[in-house]
Amino acid sequence: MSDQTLPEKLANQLRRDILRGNLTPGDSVKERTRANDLGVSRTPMREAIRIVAREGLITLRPSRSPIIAIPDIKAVTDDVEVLISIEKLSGKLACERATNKDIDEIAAITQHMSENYSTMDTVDMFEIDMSFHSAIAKASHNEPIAEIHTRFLARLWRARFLAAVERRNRSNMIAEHTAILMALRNREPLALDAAIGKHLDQLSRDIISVISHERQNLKAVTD
Amino acid sequence: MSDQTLPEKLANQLRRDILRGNLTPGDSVKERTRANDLGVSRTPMREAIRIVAREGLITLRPSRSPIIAIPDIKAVTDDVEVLISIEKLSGKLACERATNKDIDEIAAITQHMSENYSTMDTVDMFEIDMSFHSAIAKASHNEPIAEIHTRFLARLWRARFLAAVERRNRSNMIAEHTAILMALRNREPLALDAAIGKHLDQLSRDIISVISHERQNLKAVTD
DNA sequence: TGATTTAAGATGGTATACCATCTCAGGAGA
DNA sequence: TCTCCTGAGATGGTATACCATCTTAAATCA
Repeated sequence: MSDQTLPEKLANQLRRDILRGNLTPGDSVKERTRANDLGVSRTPMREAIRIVAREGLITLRPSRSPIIAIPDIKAVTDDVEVLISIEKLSGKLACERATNKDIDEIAAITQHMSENYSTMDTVDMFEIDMSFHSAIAKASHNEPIAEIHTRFLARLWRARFLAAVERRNRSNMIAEHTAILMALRNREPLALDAAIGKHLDQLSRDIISVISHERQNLKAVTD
Repeated sequence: MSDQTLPEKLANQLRRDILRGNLTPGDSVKERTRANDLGVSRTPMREAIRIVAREGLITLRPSRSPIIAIPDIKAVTDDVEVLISIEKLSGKLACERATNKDIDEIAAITQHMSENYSTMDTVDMFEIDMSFHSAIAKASHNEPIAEIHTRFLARLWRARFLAAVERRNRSNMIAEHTAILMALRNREPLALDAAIGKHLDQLSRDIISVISHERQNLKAVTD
């Protein structure tokens, strides 16, 4: 498991700290301090910060401490727009190229989700949801697409997580996933496009609502 | 002009060296050597290499020298697929959101190109072509899209350059650009989609042809 | 002669030291 | 008391030193 480089491990840890809320938007990330705390030197920590920064979770400022990115509504909207487009594209390609094995995997994820959704913890549920979407991107058999998809999913991780906590009607989500799976299994690009659109438009609304609330609160605090 | 950081400057230089052919696929990039040559230390050079690597122009290998990426046909095909999709998406968005100023800029680029194409050097021509496509991506008014677009344009820079050198019928290209401009000016998403598709499909064919030839040659040499 | 071992050099990975700049508190002057 | 200056500490940027690993070629042994 240690084929991961040190900077990548540090980046993962940093990412998780952000997504789990240990570090919140606006907090500064001091490479020296954080490196000391984790018992490594500044060099790999520096690189880790760059990695996370290019994903959009951290904002670099010239000659100042990087800070946890404060999502503004336009940025989130733009990100969602890209995510939807990429996922529709991978859906289209997956209709042509997905192997039966790919589809079986997606089906397994869906089933696992539907069987356990009532008892499952939010974070676990969330990670399974993520793997569902990633599996579709992978089924496009286009590496760069899967890569971009992963990146935007990560960017939106926190917003999606906050949205998921709010949302109560998980059964809805499972129905939408099932619709996506069916369209893909039947290899119907148009139906798949529609199903993905429906699912992500809902997500889009949820995310925007959560982010706008958060920004209001942040503003209220700093006044 | 010096608002660019040192690593970014080094990355630009490195990128140009690759794209201009001073460094060819398979060559190793030794951070120590190159840093010495340019009179900087390893730290910023290291970061520069990472920047270019994430664009896909350089391949990192654990505990070994990074090498200039050797494009394989599948990778290039995948990249082109993404580029086409992104550019069509930005076209669609641009139809809704582009300001008249955006469109005037694109028109100016097109005109400049059509007026000077007979006398212009290949590299200059090429950079103008690039700015044409970037301008469309910017007109989408979606920052992440423009960013991805730039990244994939850069990834394909070298292949596109090689293709452009081969290609003789530049007038064709200008006609295609004009068609794109017209569709955008009239804000006709479908026409724009078709025009972009036509233009980039041609590019796709050219690139694939050039790359497959290059790989044959590389193989012949290393045998 | 050929295969295998080993040691030296090259090279990326990491740690540390130094430098430039930015922040901010404390004091001097009006 | 308020403002502005100054300087010290904090922090990112860069350089350098040290370490681990990989490549290589030479040397030794079968």
